[in-house]
Amino acid sequence: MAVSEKEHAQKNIKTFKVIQSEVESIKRVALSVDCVIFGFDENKLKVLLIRSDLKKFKSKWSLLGDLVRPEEDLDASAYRILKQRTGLSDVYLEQVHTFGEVNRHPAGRVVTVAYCSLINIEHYRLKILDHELHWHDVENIKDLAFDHQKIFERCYSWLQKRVQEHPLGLNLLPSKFSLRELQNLYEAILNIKLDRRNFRKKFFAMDFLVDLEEEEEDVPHRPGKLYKFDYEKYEMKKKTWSGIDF
Amino acid sequence: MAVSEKEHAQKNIKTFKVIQSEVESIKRVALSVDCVIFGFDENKLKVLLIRSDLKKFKSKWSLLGDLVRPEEDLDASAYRILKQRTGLSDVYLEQVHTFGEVNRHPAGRVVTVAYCSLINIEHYRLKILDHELHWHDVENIKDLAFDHQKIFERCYSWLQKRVQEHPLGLNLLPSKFSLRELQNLYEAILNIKLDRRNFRKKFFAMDFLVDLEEEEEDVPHRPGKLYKFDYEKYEMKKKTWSGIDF
DNA sequence: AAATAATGTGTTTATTTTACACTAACTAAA
DNA sequence: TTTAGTTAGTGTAAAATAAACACATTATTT
Repeated sequence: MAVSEKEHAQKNIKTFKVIQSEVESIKRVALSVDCVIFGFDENKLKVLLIRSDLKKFKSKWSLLGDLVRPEEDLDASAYRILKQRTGLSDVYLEQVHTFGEVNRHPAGRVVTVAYCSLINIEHYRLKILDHELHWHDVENIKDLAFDHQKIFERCYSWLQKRVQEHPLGLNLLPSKFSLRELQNLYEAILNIKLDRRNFRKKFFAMDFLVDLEEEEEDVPHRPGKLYKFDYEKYEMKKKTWSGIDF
Repeated sequence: MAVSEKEHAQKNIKTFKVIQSEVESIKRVALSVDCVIFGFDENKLKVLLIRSDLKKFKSKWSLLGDLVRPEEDLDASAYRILKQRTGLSDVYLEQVHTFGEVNRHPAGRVVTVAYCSLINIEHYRLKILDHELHWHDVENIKDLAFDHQKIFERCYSWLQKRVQEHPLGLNLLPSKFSLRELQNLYEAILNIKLDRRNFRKKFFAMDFLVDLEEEEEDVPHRPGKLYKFDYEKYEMKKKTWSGIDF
């Protein structure tokens, strides 16, 4: 029994080496991460773009991206990019899709993994601002560098769908918010108008909003109550999913 | 004006070379595709697994995968794997997620893109069968090689959700099917029981089923009517959105 | 004090979802 | 050929959810 185990172990080591050399010898591809970073300001949904540092490609705007390092987890790569560019940690980040067409990048084979991030634009403002970075209205995004237009559109569609199933949109708001702000957010993301009373009813019925017994300040009209989102309660109640509907 | 354009073009060429050399010099990663291939047989949802050819890693079962070739689009890679392993073309295939942890593969840094595929198990049977391949009940999938358990679970969850929003499940059935078969399929995928009358009502109300005026044959009971799915009509009517719900 | 602007609240109606039971058509076995 | 077994096919009532809709309140600005 012990002998057999030892043999087995040795065999595994041998096999391991074989596989390792296979992996060493094969051709590899450059792998990058591109982040589609959304913000919300003045009731508009924004996306953070950078002007290519070397004024490559007619100075088009592009997404924030970088190559994945050899010793870096893929997700870690995305967090690093965000941290480097915005100074923010602890942001909402989720992988959306990988783009791997041979000719998608003019400089050679680069496969890129798109991540979607949602940040509170106020937090961002507190950090040092790279002047090549700029918030753009999502409505006016066009003609981005490389295939970034396609990547952006995919992430935007993803967001529109996702935001109806999970409360990730709240990452775009301050932790204290009024119902009007919340509704404005949804209207901006989904690009539709919603009935105010039904919207409130719906959110209150979900029972994830905590009344903070505070009110808005410095608004030129009757101030609204402030709420926060109860993520713990949400995690408990999270719905499993049922109902065929297409 | 003409001069300026020429200058611009030359600048672009120069820039291109700079970028190209950047890409040439950077470290790359091995990139693979793993396919989670679902089938439906005897009212059970199945997944196609392969026993590792070299009996690596204690002969665990694993997903069907291969390295992406340098001159091959990512999606093309997934189609190739399917074609090679099952002999099938024109199958349903969709990218689900990319797994890129540094240590996910014992042989070194291999980032893998997971694809989900749905095939008609009858079509598959007509092709040459590799004896290392086997259909497993999804209920009993455990202890797969590498991180394939995780990849499988993610794809299965993805399927359960996706199948409620889009009619991709039909790829698992023959083109002519009875309503009972359709319901069995949904019950198997979602692992729930559905009310027969409500299920029928729902599907008829969608109005995507075409009555073929044919009946099942060789069934040991009253035969059901056969239908096909009207994909064209579906494409026309496809719904955009419904409502916030989490 | 009057005008402006947004908050906060309930009811009615329409739509969608759920729960539930019997007859008809066919097969297989007695 | 009769009977038992199995699944197909069908409708309605109750419950839950979503949609439409108006007015009084509270604050600010002029």
